[in-house]
Amino acid sequence: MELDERKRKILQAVIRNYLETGEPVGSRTISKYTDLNLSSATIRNEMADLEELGYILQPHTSAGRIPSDKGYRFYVDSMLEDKEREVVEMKELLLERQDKMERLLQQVVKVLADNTNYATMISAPKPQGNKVKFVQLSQLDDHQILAVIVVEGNVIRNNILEVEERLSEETLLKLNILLNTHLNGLSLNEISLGRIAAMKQQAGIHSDIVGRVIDAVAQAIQVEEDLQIYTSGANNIFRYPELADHQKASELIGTFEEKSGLSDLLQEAQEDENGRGIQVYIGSESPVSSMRDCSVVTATYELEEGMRGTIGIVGPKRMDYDKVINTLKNLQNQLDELYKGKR
Amino acid sequence: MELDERKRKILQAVIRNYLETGEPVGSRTISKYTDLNLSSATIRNEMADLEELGYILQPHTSAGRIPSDKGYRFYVDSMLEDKEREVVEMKELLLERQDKMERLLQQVVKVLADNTNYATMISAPKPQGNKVKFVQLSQLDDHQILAVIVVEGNVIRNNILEVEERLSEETLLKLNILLNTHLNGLSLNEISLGRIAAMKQQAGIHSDIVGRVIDAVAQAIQVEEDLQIYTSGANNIFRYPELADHQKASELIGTFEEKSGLSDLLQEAQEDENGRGIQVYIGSESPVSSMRDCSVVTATYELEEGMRGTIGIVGPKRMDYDKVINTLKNLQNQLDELYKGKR
DNA sequence: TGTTAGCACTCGATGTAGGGGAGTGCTAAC
DNA sequence: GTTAGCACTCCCCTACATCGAGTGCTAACA
Repeated sequence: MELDERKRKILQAVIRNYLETGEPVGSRTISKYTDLNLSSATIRNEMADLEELGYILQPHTSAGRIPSDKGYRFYVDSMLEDKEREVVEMKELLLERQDKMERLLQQVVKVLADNTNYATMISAPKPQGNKVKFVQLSQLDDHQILAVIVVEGNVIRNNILEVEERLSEETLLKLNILLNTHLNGLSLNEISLGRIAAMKQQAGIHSDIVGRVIDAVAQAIQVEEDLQIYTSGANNIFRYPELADHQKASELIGTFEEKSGLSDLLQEAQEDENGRGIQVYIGSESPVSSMRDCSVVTATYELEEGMRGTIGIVGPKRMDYDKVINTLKNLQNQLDELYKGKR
Repeated sequence: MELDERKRKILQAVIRNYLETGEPVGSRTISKYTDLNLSSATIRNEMADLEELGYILQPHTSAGRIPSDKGYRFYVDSMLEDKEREVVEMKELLLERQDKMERLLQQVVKVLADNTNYATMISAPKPQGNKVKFVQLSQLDDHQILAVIVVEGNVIRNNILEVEERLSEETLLKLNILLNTHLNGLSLNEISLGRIAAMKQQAGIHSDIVGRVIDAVAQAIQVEEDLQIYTSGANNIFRYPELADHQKASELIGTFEEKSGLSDLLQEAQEDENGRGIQVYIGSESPVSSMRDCSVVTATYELEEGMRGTIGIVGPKRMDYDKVINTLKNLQNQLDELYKGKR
């Protein structure tokens, strides 16, 4: 059964009211607040229908109604449709330009958390290519060689290798040329055992060093796999009583500190991404079990060519979806500007 | 007034009992538990004295006694004296060797949190010298130069510089020699403006690149100033009701997420360090206000020559000081082994 | 047929009273 | 100096009554 106009209005009114107050809303409240001019009794009948349809539910017999996950879903979907046409116009978030990526991301989540009063997270932009761009060995001191590995997207990894004795300048030069000619432009899958064997052969007595460099290269590419996550405002969850009891709070805080769960969530959001760049997970829709009483809104952003990351906002199911989505769109724009301004 | 032997025994018994149970302890309990063979009435008299002296206090008139900060301080101090002579013998913590420092530290706090059920943190080892060890420029592509800067203690920083056009091999070589001969072994204070001017002059038309590299060097040394902090088990605070109410929990979690407060605390602990390498801050002794209901135990460790960091454990004032201190000493030993095994 | 007023009912929240118990301080006797 | 005894205090738990918001149902109304 489809919702008729009146039911939709009532449902929206229930949800809006609940978003504001966090308390179950009764028929009398709706009767007064909406411009429907219906008595509370009529509203009650409609609400009984809406409950049967699964959009709202009663915490206990003689209480008002609160939205179910299905109800929230309806609300968010209809709101997103409106948003499509709407021009986002909001006060700017105060982002200062930062030279260090790390600082920038840390700042983004901080600003976002302060502005929304929810918990926020961001995954560092990740290059999709992951090809080796440049390798360089340098003698650090008598027993250490520094291996610098640059991956496409200018992700840089350093490794220090212990060696028995100092290598001569020319040996180092030869090894550098050898490594670069063989490895540049290759992705992890393209570095075959055959190629490695060939390189080792050419390296002669220094084949063990080549082996260790290749290990380092493999690690450099792979380490990037587990995304870096920055978070802020995890303690905002205490603002919302429905999330703040010990059990739930502990799980949530754990998830935020552990970060691996967040990583999965953000990655999935990025894959689910449906073009408009905004995703909403309500309650159990989220893959992270500790967030079953939360809603998560995510946005994908792009910083440099092909370097994509995801921002996430975690709050109670009764979060201010409107504001959150606007803020995220705004942020997407700003990060975009930042990218354009860079080149 | 000094505490006589009997008062000391009673005070210790009160504290031990309270550490175990978390409940105020009454005179009857002490009378039964200790080997003093005193009636509860006698104990009561002594406890009244102890309260007057400020070592214990009553939550309310007809309740047992709990230790005051002063009482805890007495307990910890006398325990530390005993520890001096005692050989630490504990089950090993399961630390696997890690090549990445970051992973190692993350693992340390995780293991520590799992073993103690308290919140843990660690500051990355920080070199005190901060001298430039090695600088290298490499051409990345037509418009980018990679500057690798290695600071003493093998802290590595990478910076990418944008340039107008590709430099020739020999120019690059010349610049590298120039930079290294002038900068190696110098600390931030020793890099004078005069020296910079001399270098720029020698660099000729590439003086701007030299300038930017020097900026990068300065940043590399300075960025290390704000220590890196890793934490784990912040949600353990929910295990202790006296820390778990919304207000306190929120502040504590915020401190753990923000990290700057922790940084100050660990830094101070490192400076306060009195030779035995263990520091205990009880309640308001800690410089961090959100920890006024906590105790913090810290230990300084040394990984490589002169690279020192600090580990911290945060729990309720009634934490198991004995176990925590033992665990930390144990960890210190293991990290020491790790260091020795490395060379 | 849809809407509304009226009413009995439900159930959580809040307040109050009372018993139980752990613990104390004081006094008097040993 | 130590101890037994005792009155007293105060928290905690339970039971019980009350209150009020909100419901579902029914009957009357337009």
